[in-house]
Amino acid sequence: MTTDAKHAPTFWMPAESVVDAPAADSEAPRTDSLQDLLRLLGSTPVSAGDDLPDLPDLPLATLRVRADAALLHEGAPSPMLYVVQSGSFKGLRTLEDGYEQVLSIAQPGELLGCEALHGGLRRCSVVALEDATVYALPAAELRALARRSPAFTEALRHGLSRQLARTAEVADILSAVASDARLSRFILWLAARAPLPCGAPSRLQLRMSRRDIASLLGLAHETVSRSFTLLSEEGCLRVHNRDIEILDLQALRERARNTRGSLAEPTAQRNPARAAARPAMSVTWWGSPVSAVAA
Amino acid sequence: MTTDAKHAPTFWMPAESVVDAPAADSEAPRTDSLQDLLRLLGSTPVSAGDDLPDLPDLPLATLRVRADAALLHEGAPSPMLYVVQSGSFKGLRTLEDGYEQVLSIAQPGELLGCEALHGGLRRCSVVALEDATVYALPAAELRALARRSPAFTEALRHGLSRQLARTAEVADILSAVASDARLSRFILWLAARAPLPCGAPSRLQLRMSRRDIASLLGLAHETVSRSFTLLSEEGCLRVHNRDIEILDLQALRERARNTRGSLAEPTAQRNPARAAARPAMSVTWWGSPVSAVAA
DNA sequence: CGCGGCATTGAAAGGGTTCAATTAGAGTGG
DNA sequence: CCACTCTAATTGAACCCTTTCAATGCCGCG
Repeated sequence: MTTDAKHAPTFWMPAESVVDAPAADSEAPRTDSLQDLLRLLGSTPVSAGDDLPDLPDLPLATLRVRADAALLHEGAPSPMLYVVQSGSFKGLRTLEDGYEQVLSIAQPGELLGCEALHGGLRRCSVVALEDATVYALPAAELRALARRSPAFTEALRHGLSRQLARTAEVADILSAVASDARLSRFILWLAARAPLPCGAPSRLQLRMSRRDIASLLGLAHETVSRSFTLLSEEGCLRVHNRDIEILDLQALRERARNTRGSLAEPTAQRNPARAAARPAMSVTWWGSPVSAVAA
Repeated sequence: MTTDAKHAPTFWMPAESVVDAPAADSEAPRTDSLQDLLRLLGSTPVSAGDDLPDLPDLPLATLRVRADAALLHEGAPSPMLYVVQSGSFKGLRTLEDGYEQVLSIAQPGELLGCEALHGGLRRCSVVALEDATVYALPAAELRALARRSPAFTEALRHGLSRQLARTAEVADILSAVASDARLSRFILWLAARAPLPCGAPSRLQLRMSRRDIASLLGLAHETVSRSFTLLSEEGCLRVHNRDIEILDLQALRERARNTRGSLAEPTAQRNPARAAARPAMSVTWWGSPVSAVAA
């Protein structure tokens, strides 16, 4: 996917001089950028050879964000929607006592700052975990784009929907009880959406500190460390600081499956009598069939 | 908002005979249903008197779901998008060992089954916590509607964006460490989006069991019970089974604020040198300004 | 009246947190 | 180039909270 995995050598320059930089480290010159954005947003590859005739020629900005730099600030108004092109981010909230609560991790293809779409304030700050690039879409232009291009509207809807699913996955991870189960789920989750499907599978580079992981998983960072060593001793992974290698995927999945076990039995119907008495659902139709207009 | 808070007296009938039922318990006859849907989706009230001239007269289905009935099934394909009109739902996943992992709570205005928008399978089952009604939007018709009505497209975008924000809030709740802090956040969260802004404020009717709450919060149900009694003894709440009364909002907020405290100090810049050396961000523009087409 | 689910409460055990000390790595400056 | 420093990461030990197991009221329903 993103071929700039090793973009370390490239230099970061002031805005004016970067304009032609992407050509150097990517096979996607400027004309592809909008297509690329749509590809990131929608899983449907816009049918390959499609030229997207309805796509207007609106300006499309790419933003480069340095590691540890903040892209969004909690509580600020939100004029922009961002789509991660490369790199990764963490979403966090800084509490009164100064504790940094990490709430999410964003990777290529994910949407940042969706509050822009309904005019809310940013719910959390977003900080780059490594040098990264994002597409920046001003809310106003976005509306204009959507009005002119059905393909874009569709892609945006796809993107939002997928982002919703991804966001819900965090709850999945946190629902594990044991610390090693949480960590296992987190690793599997990262591995599943890591931007290197080919190359060295089962290899993973964490971009965040133990503290960040701990915060996201709701654990003490010492516990995360201990869980890592536990998973190492079990032969599930090999861990060298932030470099992870998955040795036994099955075992790791097994650990992740660890649940608050067998508390709830099949749980028979609560109100079988009422259930039998009336149907579970019923439908009412509005609209076209009934053309009568009420007073 | 939803004026059918006390819809208990109304009888539930088979589909055919329900067609005219809504007129009985609501001031919104059929012509308002689409407006009502838009109001639920977007926070913008579609500028009050606006007649939405671009809204086509497509069929719009209202579904009535009985308490404990499943609206969606985990793993099933997803042809429909639902918008909660009244009542509430829980989203859950049934694990191999039979444990019911509750992952979300949906209340009026929330979207259910957004997987329909990107063709994914349902990630969790959705069960009504009480008698409820939803708008049902087939994915195909939804696309058609969007293509014909900018207002609808806009509203849908709003709805999705807000749903995204709401989903992220679950992580907020779970990020609390102490059990009573989690419960406090949950109560506050429910109270904030309870469908009775007027009437008896600070009053709250839980529609779910302790077990469900415990599952969502990642606690044992006994712990939830204990936390409830703790909050009672502290004078924060009065608890009678599933009827909650908030006595001391301030104290409750205080409890909710309880965090894994003061571990992280201000955390000075990590690489002040590098930070100074190059700008945090830089922008590249694509599109209209540059009309040259690359080879 | 007894059964089943829900909710509460008690007591013991386990796992995670906390405090504290140590090691390792990266960047700095002599 | 190496010592110095700061931070990240690991490990150890004691405490505490949550879990778990168990028993008891409570209510609706057969």
